[in-house]
Amino acid sequence: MSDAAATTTPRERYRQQVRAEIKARAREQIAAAGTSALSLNGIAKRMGLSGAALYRYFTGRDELLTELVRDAYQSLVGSFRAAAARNERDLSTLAHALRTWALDDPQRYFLVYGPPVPGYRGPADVTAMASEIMGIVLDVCATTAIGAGAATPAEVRPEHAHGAPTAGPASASALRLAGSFWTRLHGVLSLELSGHFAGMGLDPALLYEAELDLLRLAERISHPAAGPGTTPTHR
Amino acid sequence: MSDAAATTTPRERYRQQVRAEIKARAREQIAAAGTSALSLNGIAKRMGLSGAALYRYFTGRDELLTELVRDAYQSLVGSFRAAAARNERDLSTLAHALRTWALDDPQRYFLVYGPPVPGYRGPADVTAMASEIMGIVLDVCATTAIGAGAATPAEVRPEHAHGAPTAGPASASALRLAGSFWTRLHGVLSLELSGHFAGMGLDPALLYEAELDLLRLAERISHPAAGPGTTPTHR
DNA sequence: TGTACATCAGTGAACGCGCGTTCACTGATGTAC
DNA sequence: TGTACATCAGTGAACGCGCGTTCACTGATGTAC
Repeated sequence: MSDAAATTTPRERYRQQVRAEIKARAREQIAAAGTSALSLNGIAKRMGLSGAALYRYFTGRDELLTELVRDAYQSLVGSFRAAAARNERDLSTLAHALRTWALDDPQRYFLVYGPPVPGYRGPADVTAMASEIMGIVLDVCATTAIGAGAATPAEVRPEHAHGAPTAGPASASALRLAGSFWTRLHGVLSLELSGHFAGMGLDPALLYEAELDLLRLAERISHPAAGPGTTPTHR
Repeated sequence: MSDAAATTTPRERYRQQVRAEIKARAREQIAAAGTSALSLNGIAKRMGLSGAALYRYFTGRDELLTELVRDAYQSLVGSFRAAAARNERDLSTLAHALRTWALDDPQRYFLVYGPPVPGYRGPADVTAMASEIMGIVLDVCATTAIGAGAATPAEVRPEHAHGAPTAGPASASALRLAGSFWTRLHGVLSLELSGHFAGMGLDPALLYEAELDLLRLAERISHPAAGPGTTPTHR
């Protein structure tokens, strides 16, 4: 409590407020003209400040951009954690969390899943968040794929809880399921957000649901006995 | 023949050569630092020309960029036409053509399927090519989904042949199949090309094949009698 | 074959612009005695 | 409560840069007679 109060000195509060506004204007710029249109001078002008003032809040353009990427990852991690907590081990909950997050701010989606700047390597904590996202997906897939009563997810992927990189011995069927889950959802989302469904008679929302359904269907039918000694029951 | 010779006057040949080199250098720039790094002055410098010289070949940066997008679409249309001619009515052939095309030049892929510049609307012929691409996919899906002996694709989508926009009465099952086909493949490709499979133990090539297989499986199982009076036979 | 003319590729200087970033500074806000 | 000092937000001028684009021009290549 005293710690929280210490970081909430009036000056510091103001600082955070201005930082937040800078980021808000930055997101506006990106939404209006794409990531490459991000400009410190442009932001300053919109805020009625001189360009130099922003250097009190960010060391430069790169730090601001990295911060936006970090925020984007963080919000998805938050959504996923909340979804997992709300309804543990359900792929559909996760899928809807992803879709809501993506549609809520398309440019934020592209910040995370769009084409990478060829040379650029994100900072370590961003990489860690990417791993955590996949970790949550894999955990849910592990229980869904193998079925209740088999190995617990903790046994399958013990490294995830400590935030270690996702390279552990996830079961093959869980990996398969996660791969299908992840690519199908992103397939719909990336085409939808890029406007590639415009002309044709497809409703992205319905397609998203359909892909999710087909995922469960294929899983049930093609790998009914994925885990050794596992009942093929679908929960 | 005399026509072809007329467009191949030595001056014109040289012109096309230089235009081609400009575009080649442009693609290099994009591959190295992303689309926003495209710069006429940069290209000119690499070619040992003054920046102004490029205005003999393109009216400006926008035209060059549009031309690159056009080329990208054209190459995909070409791949698809060739694939359809080589092995008519086979989804797998189309899928491999798409994957080969995408991996052959990732930045070209993003030029077509990447995040759109928010305000930008492509020229009419690009839109037409996008429609033709989807038309080919829909044609193949129409025969695959309904099965041999049902309505011919020409009956199902008569507008496609004349290059009209894809808004016609494609059968529901064909649309469904095309939607799944298209989103799944792009899901794998976009995540792969964005480097989002790096850490985890997934082979994009295998995943691509797996999704293609599951597509056929789900189609066979969940819609065995999609067309009225159609044999559920899978060809 | 030679001369006169038109075409056109490419130059180099110049334009205005917005960018990221630095620096010495002013003035307001908070802190210590 | 008042004074002396430190902190820090923000200014404005300046830096060098690369950008897209224009313009009047030179010089080489092709064409017509």
